[in-house]
Amino acid sequence: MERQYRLKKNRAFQYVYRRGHSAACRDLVMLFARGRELKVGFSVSKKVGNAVIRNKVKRRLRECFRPYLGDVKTGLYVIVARPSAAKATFQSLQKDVRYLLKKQDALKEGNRAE
RNA sequence: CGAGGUGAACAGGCGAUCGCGUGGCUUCGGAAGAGCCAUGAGGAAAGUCCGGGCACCGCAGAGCAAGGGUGCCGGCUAACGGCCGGCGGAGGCGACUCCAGGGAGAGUGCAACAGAAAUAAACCGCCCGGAUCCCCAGCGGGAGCCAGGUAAGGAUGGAAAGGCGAGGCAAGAGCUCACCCGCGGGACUGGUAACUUUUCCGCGCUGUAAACCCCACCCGGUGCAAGAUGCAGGAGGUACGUCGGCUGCUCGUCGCAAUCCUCCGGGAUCGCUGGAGCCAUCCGGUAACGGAUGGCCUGGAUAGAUGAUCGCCCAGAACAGAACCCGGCUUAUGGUCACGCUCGCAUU
RNA sequence: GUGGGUAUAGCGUAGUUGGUUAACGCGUCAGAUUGUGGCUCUGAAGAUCGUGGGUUCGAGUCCCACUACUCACC
Repeated sequence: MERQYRLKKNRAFQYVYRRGHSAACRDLVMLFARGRELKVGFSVSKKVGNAVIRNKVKRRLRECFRPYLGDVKTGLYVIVARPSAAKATFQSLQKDVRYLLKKQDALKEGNRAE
């Protein structure tokens, strides 16, 4: 997942928290605010685990989101990991991401990745 | 075989597909993009407990105070509160391990409860003497009182004025003597030294300095969000003093203004990784370590790069992620190996 | 990155220069009162003083290391 698609500044995160719509499941929360460019940010707090665990969760989430980059409506996404995400497998995270994208109605019509 | 002790290296490997950071090359007028190649977390990267480098501030620089730290000896080191080797003490049957280990003979404080008494002592007891009273024919005996002597004995306590024996005494006492114990000093043996061997003299002194303190030595402050250079912007200030110049005081010194000063906050580039570096051999040293020669280049991100899936080996395996960089310490943690190390059991 | 603070009964807090039994309130339990409950009164239980070492005769207190939580600044 390339850097140009990444959400970086704290202000951008604050914007999404204020304006975005949220959808949640057991391990994840997804916020989405429509916009012109496509950027994705990940938020993993210290409650999830130590630095190694947090990095691993972020990597997995990035890998989960990568296949949908071309198939998703433009805007700012923030994915928040809950503490239970540390124990989740890659497959279950991937299922959760797809479920949340559908719930947000963010997938482009007729171009769904299966 | 079991239970230990010490030390050492390693930190899953290989292959396939997709994906990421950095550097180089090619494509291209250039950028973007694409392709290829190389490379890409640790022994603790952690905790932030110490020591430095580096940067800025103070800055010709200096002194004092305050505060903090260290504390057997010698060596190593850039330095250290670290390491190595000794000494002393403590623990363990032993291999071996652990120790903030200067000064209580400079002063102050504290030592609850118990106990007669807690750093110094006469409550009981023991003993001499005095007057009074009682018993007795008398010798004499007894009772409490007064004034002294005495630390041998007395339920305590962590600690009770060295221990034991003999002499001595009215009763006693290192009061005296022999032996032993401890402390201080001198000489001597060995050692660079801490210390130690032997001996002589003096003394018998409570413990606590991780209580205040004394002595010796060390420490200026702030930290890469340091700081430097560009870009764009906002707010405020007003003249020799009662100003300002990152800690207190004293000296010293500098500045005196709008093209300046102070403050605020946004973004970019640099700082940014080749270094007290790593590996091998030889030499010196008990060792820590040092020297010589040869070889190697080995992360540099900036919401933060190592992942996902599968196969084989295999017991699917712990603690855990660089953020300026090094040297230590401490803590967390997986299995492996070595020992001409120890103890126990069994067999020969 | 740097520098502080806190940890004591189920909960919230005391604990003064080390000294015997760690105090208080709420809560809990038992009893009394009441026809029953509450209020009230009486009594009781409940603490590895965050963990592990050390100094000391003696540690909640002093020293060291660690753990968790929390605050401040840039």
